[in-house]
Amino acid sequence: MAAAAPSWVDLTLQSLRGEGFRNGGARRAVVDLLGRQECCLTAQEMFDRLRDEGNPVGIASIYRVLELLSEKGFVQRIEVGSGVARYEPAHHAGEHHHHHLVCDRCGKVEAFADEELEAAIHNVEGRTGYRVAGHDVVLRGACGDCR
Amino acid sequence: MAAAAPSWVDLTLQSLRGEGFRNGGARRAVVDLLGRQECCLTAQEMFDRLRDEGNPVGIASIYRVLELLSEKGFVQRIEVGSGVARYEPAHHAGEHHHHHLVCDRCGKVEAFADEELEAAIHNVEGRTGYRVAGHDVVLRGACGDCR
DNA sequence: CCCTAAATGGTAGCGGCTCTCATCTGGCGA
DNA sequence: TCGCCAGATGAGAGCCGCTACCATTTAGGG
Ligand SMILES: [Mn+2]
Ligand SMILES: [Mn+2]
Ligand SMILES: [Zn+2]
Ligand SMILES: [Zn+2]
Repeated sequence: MAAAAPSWVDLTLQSLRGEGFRNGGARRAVVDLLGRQECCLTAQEMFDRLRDEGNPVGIASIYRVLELLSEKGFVQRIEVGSGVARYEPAHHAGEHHHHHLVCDRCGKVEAFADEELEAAIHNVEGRTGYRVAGHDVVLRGACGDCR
Repeated sequence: MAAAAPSWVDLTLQSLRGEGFRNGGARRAVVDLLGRQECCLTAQEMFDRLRDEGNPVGIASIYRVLELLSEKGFVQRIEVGSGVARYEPAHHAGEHHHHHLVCDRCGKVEAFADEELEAAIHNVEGRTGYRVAGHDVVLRGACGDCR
């Protein structure tokens, strides 16, 4: 059988190591937390969860880690219109890649995935003149509870 | 021949009038400015342009107008990742409807349109359980100048 | 014209995020 | 194994987009 694919957490930390970064406690904690999420978190949510888990990390370090991970393409930064950035592990393709549905009224964020949509986006990318690094799709509306 | 379709500016102001709103000078100035744009502007850009045109409008009024226009669906609020909201006339379908390409490096925002993408999004909307009111697509990457 | 509720604009305040700097530490070389 | 030090961390000040507040102005029906 093939060797198990490295987890996103291991891949991320090892890649950074390979580039000469040091991976102190704050970065390891944030990467580990992100690796346990299904969908996006805000920086403040990460701060609160890490504190509650007994592994507090400074908010400045959280933002710094997220900036580095964004730059290197390991996390996707998502804006859903509330003025707060959200972050999640980036899966450029494959089973985990998804987009977001946001309730205009209660702010709930849910995930969806669609292959036809991905194909259409891929077709557009080739015609833009940009070297396209990623994409976001946000559907806005009223969730089942709010409509 | 058919009567000319009312402009977005006239449609917007008349619809608000019909709902009992009063359309003072600030609101007329902001709607008029938006009606002259090809793509999205920030609130601060609107403040500066209106001042430069000799028709200054308070920044608070600009945000208030944009909030009302957003609520009523006359403008689309767009977040492209820089922490600043942008706004443009909403065209839910038809020749003016488009999405955005953002350069990660220099921040430039350009528009693109694609029918196949719109069709794919429409197909997704039906399966979500949400009453979907709108959607955003942002492609991120490096523009021709920056790559 | 007048009246009144809606609209406006200056400004204080809020909150997310960034910057600065003193301190700490991962991990390499001796 | 141990000391070194560049990179990492965290507390707190500061920045900036946006909102709240309230005194003043004004749209527009009567
Ligand atoms: Mn996608
Ligand atoms: Mn569209
Ligand atoms: Zn909801
Ligand atoms: Zn660029």
